[in-house]
Amino acid sequence: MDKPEDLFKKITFCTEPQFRDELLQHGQLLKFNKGDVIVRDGQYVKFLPIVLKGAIRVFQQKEDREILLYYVRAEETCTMSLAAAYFDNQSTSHGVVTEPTEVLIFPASLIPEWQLKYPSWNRYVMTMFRKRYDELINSFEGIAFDHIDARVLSYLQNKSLKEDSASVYLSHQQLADELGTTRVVVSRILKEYERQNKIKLFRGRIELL
Amino acid sequence: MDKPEDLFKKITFCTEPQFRDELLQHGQLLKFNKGDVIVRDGQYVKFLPIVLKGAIRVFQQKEDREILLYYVRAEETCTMSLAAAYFDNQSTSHGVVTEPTEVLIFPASLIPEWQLKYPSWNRYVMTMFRKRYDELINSFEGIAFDHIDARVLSYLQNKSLKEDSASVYLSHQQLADELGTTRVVVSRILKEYERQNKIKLFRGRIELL
DNA sequence: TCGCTTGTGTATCTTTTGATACCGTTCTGA
DNA sequence: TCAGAACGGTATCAAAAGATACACAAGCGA
Repeated sequence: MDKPEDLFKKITFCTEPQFRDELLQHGQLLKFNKGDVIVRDGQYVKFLPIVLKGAIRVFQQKEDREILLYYVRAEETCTMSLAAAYFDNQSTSHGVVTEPTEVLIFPASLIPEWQLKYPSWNRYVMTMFRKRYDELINSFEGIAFDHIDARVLSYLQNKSLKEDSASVYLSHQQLADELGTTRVVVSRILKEYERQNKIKLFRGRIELL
Repeated sequence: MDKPEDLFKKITFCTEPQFRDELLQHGQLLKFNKGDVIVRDGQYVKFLPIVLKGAIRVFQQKEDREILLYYVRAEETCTMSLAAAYFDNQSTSHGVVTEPTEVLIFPASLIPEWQLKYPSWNRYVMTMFRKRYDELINSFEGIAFDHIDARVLSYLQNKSLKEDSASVYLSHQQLADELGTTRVVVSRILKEYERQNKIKLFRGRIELL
């Protein structure tokens, strides 16, 4: 791996010098393109990824429905993989890259060691577990208490905010998948919001006003 | 604390002798009754509980609704408290005892140390995080894909199975709270199941057939 | 350019669920 | 033993959301 100084601009959580050495020594840099599958349901997880750039969509699939668990973004790891790797279990979810993505992977066998050796790794793991759990509670709340129209709007606002763009590039179908509903419902709601002058609709793009 | 040999019949996960010593040294045994509040939203978590007997109901409260996160049962800990304690954050949930309960508590400040010292503690923490996350995914699935009638029935079947009893002692209101719906809806569904001869209803008790 | 795929708009119908109201029964404590 | 609380049954109404069907437009590859 070249340019370690660059790597540690992207992975800021590991502070111990020895930990950094180990990351450089055992880590391997991989690049993926949109649509690449990183983990599959049923697969054993022998390497744990930390995302440097891009995003991995992690979800479970039951029959024809899917549950979106989270996106793994820069400097984050996949807690499902982490847990599966730690216990040498098969993965119960899928991980699919949604945009050009760089990932640092390292052997799962190091996890238990690092837990004991590096406080910063420890803290990182706790942070990630906490974050994922909170995210899931949030989705849970949304689905339990909010009506879909509100969820559609706040999804769009969130995404627009994160991407720092007034336009969100998604088809109604993709939006429906994210929210666990159907295309027709989404189209209906979006049209209503357009009537209320809250958004403007284009093919494959939604502009927030 | 008296009778350490009894304690380690109940807490089997800690295997290192030194860890056991520390638990005995720093741990404190507390007893609670039904209705006692162990943690409250907004409170700092200075002690982490491990349940020896009984159950703690952990939930979040938003306006008039509540979200049931999980029950902490024998040999389990509360991951919400664990994370809050680790980061010295305020709790974002409530923990209420639902039956006579014994709890071993120890200072939150020990958690980061134990992470580094004891592999068995490490494993325990990972196990708990994993378990809670899976539980939440399950509830999520239920609420997202199953109709309430199915959720009512499977809740009853689960509970009956766990308690190894054909009868479940719950009022319709309690059942509604567990499932995040209203009493009327639960009554309606239960009556229908009774008509189908799947259950039999009594005051404060539901018998599975 | 033609035909196919993808994306979108919309109407109709049905089911599920929640809200509200009212009533009777059972239990419990003063 | 009496009043009030907790529990449970049920009817009526309305809202939310899914299912289905069809039409049309835009994009795309052969």
